[in-house]
Amino acid sequence: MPRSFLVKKHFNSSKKPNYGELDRDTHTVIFAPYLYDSYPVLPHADILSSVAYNPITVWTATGLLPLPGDLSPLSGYPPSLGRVSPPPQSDTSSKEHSGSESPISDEEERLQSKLSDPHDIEAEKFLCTFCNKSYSTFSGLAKHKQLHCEAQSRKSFSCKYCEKEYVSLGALKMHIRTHTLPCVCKICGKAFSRPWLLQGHIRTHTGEKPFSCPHCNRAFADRSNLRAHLQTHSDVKKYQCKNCSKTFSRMSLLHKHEESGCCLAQSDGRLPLPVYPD
DNA sequence: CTGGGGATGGGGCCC
DNA sequence: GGGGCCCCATCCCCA
Repeated sequence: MPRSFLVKKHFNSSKKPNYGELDRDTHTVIFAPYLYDSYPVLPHADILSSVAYNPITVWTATGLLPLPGDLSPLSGYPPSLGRVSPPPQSDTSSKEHSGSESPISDEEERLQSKLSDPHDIEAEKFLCTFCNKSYSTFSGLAKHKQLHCEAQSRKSFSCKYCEKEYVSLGALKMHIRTHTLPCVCKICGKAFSRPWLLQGHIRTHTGEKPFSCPHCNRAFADRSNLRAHLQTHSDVKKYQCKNCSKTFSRMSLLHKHEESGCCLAQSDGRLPLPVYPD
């Protein structure tokens, strides 16, 4: 298992994916692993450790196989992609709000009981365009849309291997590559999620170092490592300790510095902002 | 303990 | 939509 594979920590990251948007809807997500049981599980190559992901299932040389229904978003999906579950029925949708302190649960229940009456023509006055659920009052429909239906319509595409969600199918496919690891090194068999990661890895075999330092004769196989190296030539390092103003070339060094006790007074867990020299 | 190199990860952006 | 690339982050190892 790669070191940081699937364990990326965003808590201290200055460049976090915007999961906040997704997290808001987390309470409506239903993870049902059994949904995936029907998909083929291929034996994984030896290149992955025993704890690596065995269910490498849907990746081919040309990319992902046509998405099964479980990869479709929970809602707000193109109709051709199918869905995880049928549209919320009137009885279940009201139950989703019941049991909570939601102020609309009672009203929805009352509306549902009205809706269940086929003779109550008033109940079909206001129709939700998302789920075709009808309401007798505009306010009932508005509350439904605000608290239930439209919230789900913003739902994203859920990964079947983990709990991550994405707002686009493309982003989800990209993420799934981190599970399927379709790019395999022909030399050592190590697998990577993207071709350029494999390219970088191959350089460790060939010794190629295309990134040269303009200040010294060192060269690097990876641009990021060159960038980190360039910091060693700078008098003013990029990352500064808020407590002692000492600067560091890397965030990790600043972290080590903090953990060593300099910044114990800073107990809120927040990182000092990196200092970017002009 | 500190600083630095090496390797690798993921999301975002652009074409 | 996919590939390539950029950028940032992290971990391990070593001097």
